[in-house]
Amino acid sequence: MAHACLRRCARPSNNRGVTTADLPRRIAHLDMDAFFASVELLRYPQLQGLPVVIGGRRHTPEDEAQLIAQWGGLENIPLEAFDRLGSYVGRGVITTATYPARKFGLGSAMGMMKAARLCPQAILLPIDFARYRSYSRQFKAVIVSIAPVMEDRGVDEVYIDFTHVPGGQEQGGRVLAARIQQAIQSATGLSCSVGVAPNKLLAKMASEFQKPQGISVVYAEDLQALIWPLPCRKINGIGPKAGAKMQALGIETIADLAARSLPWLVQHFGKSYGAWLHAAAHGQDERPVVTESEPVSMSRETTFVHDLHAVQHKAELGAVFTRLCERVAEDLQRKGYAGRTIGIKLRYANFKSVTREITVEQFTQEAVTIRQIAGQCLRRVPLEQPLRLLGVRVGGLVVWDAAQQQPRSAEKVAIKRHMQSRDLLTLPLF
DNA sequence: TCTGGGGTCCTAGGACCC
DNA sequence: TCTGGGGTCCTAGGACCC
Repeated sequence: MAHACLRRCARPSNNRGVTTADLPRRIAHLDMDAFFASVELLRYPQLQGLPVVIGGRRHTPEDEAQLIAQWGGLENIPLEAFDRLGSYVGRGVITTATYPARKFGLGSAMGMMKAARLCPQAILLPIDFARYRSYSRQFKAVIVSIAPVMEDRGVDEVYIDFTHVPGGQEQGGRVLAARIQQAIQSATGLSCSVGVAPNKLLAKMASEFQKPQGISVVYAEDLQALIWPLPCRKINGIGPKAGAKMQALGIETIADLAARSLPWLVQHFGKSYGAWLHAAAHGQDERPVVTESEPVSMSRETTFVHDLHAVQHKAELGAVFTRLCERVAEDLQRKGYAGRTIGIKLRYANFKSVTREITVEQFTQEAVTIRQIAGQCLRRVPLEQPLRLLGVRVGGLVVWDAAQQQPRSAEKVAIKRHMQSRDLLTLPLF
């Protein structure tokens, strides 16, 4: 049954037969609840129910070994022994806050110094990306084993196409959502929230309706009652700038946005963004759930503990720069990519950023080459002001065959064709 | 309230070609 | 010599997301 259904779906969309392929589209958005902090709570059960934030510098394995030796296990560390947000000095932002911490107004991306003023007693834990990535792989494996069409949206979020999954239509997707939620809970001990709707746009909003551990189901008919009253900023794709502009134009809610005509929106927000806003406000979104994609660029960047000056701190800056190039090269090699657009980013003490990039003929994944071209970029940028951040980026990526020193077949063909057409065209010049 | 690190996509102008 | 329209690539900046 399911097989027959999939085959019918594979037909071109203009072939509209009366088949099971006409099932209503049900798309889920699943969002882990306070992901990083929740992973840490599995290790420190004594922090359950307390305000906890993740941020600051990483523990070294030696630090952790010492803690375990001192207390006979992480779970035995007494509350008095934990770092408190109020005693934190330095820069940076909070990555995640537990729900008790959110009651104090703390949240992701908030500056640590501000958070420390709001809730000095909050416990501060260092970040451990490797651990979160491992949990991320686990919960995604659970999802794929139940519903195979999943789109990765980062470490703690996915979209899932429920449409053709057995049971995916029951109660609009609520039954399947609950099953996935429970499977993740029993496999990892972590909770998540799910929204199910006719498309990604609405599913994303729905997953936020009841956090934590919520399931929210939205149908097309619910648009006016459930979506329109929300502030525009709840739409994924309307950020701080567009939100402020809307406010200045007297648009507060999604209903306000939906009340504006398409030409009006295009006039104020441009052809592409205006048209998208119009569709979004009416709950329209045809984007498919994309299960695979290739990276476009890879980068590494770092914010210095103290601002650095190009002249006074030349040696230090040079060492950091080289290290960033090496790290990008490691990433490229480990993942099997090479690129030919090398760029740098730097941010001055006043937070203004500039970028420079150079596209070269040869693809590379070598630190020395990257360092050399990135160095040329750096020379084209003013360096009078002190710097707070330096970054290195490699773009224009292809899947790289390290043994053959060339892109793998599909890319190779495309590039060859391109080069040939160029050669032929330039031939008469010689 | 002084703002991390990793990404994607869009815009816009200029170069260069047909 | 001037005019034009379309297409692709490159570069810089910026908005946005997790």
